[in-house]
Amino acid sequence: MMEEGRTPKIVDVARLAGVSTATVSRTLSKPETVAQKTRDAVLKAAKESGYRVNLSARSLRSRRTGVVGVLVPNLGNTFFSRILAGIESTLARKGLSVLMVDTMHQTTKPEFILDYLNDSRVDGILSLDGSLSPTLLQAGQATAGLLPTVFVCEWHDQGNHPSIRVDNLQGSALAIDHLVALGHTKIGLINGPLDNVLSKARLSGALAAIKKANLKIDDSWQFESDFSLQSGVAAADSLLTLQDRPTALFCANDETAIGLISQLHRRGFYVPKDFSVVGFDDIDIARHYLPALTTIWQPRMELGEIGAQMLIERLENKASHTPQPAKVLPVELIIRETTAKPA
Amino acid sequence: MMEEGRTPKIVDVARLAGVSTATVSRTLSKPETVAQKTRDAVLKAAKESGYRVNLSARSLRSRRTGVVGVLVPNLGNTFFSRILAGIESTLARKGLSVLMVDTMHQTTKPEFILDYLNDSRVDGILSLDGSLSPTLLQAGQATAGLLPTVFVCEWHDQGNHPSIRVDNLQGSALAIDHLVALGHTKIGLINGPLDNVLSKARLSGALAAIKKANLKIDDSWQFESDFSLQSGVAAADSLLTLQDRPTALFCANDETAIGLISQLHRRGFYVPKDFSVVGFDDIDIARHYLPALTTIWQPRMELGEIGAQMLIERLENKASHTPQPAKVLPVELIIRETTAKPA
DNA sequence: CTGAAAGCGCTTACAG
DNA sequence: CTGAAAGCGCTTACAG
Repeated sequence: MMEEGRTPKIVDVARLAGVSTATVSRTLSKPETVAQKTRDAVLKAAKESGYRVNLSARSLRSRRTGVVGVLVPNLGNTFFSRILAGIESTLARKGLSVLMVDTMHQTTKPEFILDYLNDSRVDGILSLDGSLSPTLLQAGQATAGLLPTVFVCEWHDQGNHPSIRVDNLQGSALAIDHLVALGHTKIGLINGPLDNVLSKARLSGALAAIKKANLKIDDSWQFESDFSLQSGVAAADSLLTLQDRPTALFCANDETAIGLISQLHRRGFYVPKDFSVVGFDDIDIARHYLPALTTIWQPRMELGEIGAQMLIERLENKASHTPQPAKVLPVELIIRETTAKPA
Repeated sequence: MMEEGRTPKIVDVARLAGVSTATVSRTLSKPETVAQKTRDAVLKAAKESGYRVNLSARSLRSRRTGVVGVLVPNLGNTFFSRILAGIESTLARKGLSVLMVDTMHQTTKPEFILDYLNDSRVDGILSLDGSLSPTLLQAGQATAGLLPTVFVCEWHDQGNHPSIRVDNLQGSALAIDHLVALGHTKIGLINGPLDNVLSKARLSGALAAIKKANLKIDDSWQFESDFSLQSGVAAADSLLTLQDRPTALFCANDETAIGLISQLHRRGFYVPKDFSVVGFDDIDIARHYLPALTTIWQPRMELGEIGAQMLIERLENKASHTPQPAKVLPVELIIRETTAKPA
């Protein structure tokens, strides 16, 4: 047995098992390179002594942390949680763990996040935040190398980082086509922040679909939001200011849509009677809202799983720099109760 | 300048600044122990060379990781996000960072989580999951020491871990008293999982308040949930099965309440006309739900901040084992639209 | 206030 | 299949 209060280290296990520290190390990391008998003895000794590897020592020596940084714009948005589940389970299967960084919090500054990750904390990055790419690239040139990065959901136009995302243009088209099919001719948009790639893609998809339907969209029918409930509320107030109002609204995401519907209701306007509303994401609560939200569903679990898989491949083939193409997954329109024919 | 592709290390900075590695190290960790002039030279050299500390090396040598493990039962529940913000900002001020562990995912097994954290990954733990305490304690005895742990929101009855939480009994009392004041005499409960400390506290608080009001609660008026939207839906179906129904329901949390209301509505029963409903937590969407949810508000940011502060104190005073008492914060009843007089 | 030197606990070519 | 030995990049008493 160990003395009281002393954490066993690899040399203690080695002594107990009657082998060298090298053999203990191999048994733990590459068991297949060790004879069955030796392996059993080592594992027994490790268990008996309550040995736990010191990851700092391992990382220092092996130059690998076994950790992937996951950059999330807003942990408060439930949209991300299933993506994270997909990421986590896929990485766990390879013995990798997740360092979650909320890019909103974490002292907020991109440089801070970058410095933080560059302190040899992670082997690679999964970013759900497209705005961080330029900074990452810059750092990659300033220091020795660039952390392998894969974008999930969001992406960045510059640079050639691999990414997995959804067909946002298709999503917008499905939403607009649905409203058009219902007979709406005056369709407004609650856009996301205009510096966000998702917002831009969804906006241009929507404008294209509106044009294709031979409809016009008045400039005053477009409102800016920041994906939050509160900005949906603000959009409702702006909307009601108008004399000539659209009869249907396509929103940047579900939270905006819910804020919008809620405020319209408080101001005496009802959905879908007075306005039809379509969201985007299909967050868990969408189907439980009253009225239940018509929205665009994304394969969230899959986005996370595939993103993680792409990063794993990059980490394992450091040599081959074959740029992985951007993968694009289809979305689905989920028709519920917030859309109807115009009054 | 460095050669291409080589990460600068402390010895490079030392050479560039014309000092020893010890001085560089001190400048970075304890600047006040270094002469102004030296400090400036070192910082300049560090900046010029693009030096980034290798945290594995630092941790290995200093036996501190600078990381706090935060155990969250369910990242998908928005209730946690503001608590996490409070935790993160408080820890960041002390140069500590957060390793977030979703105790639902992360291969789910408590032993796995424990082993994971014990691999010298963290200096201490903030647990929002009360169920993990026994396991942590056990491990503390098996290995050299116990990771300093503070419980936030949830806690564990055994053991004497410091904790910061809300007065759940008071919350229940406020909810029940409100329903009683409205004239309800038949009050039902959608309880959380009965092995959860929060559920137990809220349940016993509710039962006490019902008793104090000289009311009876029929056994059939109690339903079990798991804090999820879906379990609220199931509770609604069970409720409607009854001949003799309560006229008001107090729910374990807001998600359950929303699931309940949504399903009642689909079955043709309206809130608050047919049933009054009170939630718990005041998640962001509560005020935007239709009808807006009457619920119990918790000081979430504060819970996170104080919890982090308590852990910081434990980490800084390793010697003094003065057990910090459990701190309890008050809650507030937020009356919105889901409660009314019985029909 | 600063430097020389030891050592944190591992992994990994290398040799056998 | 296994072991001896070097070394990853830091920090920290210790001495001056």
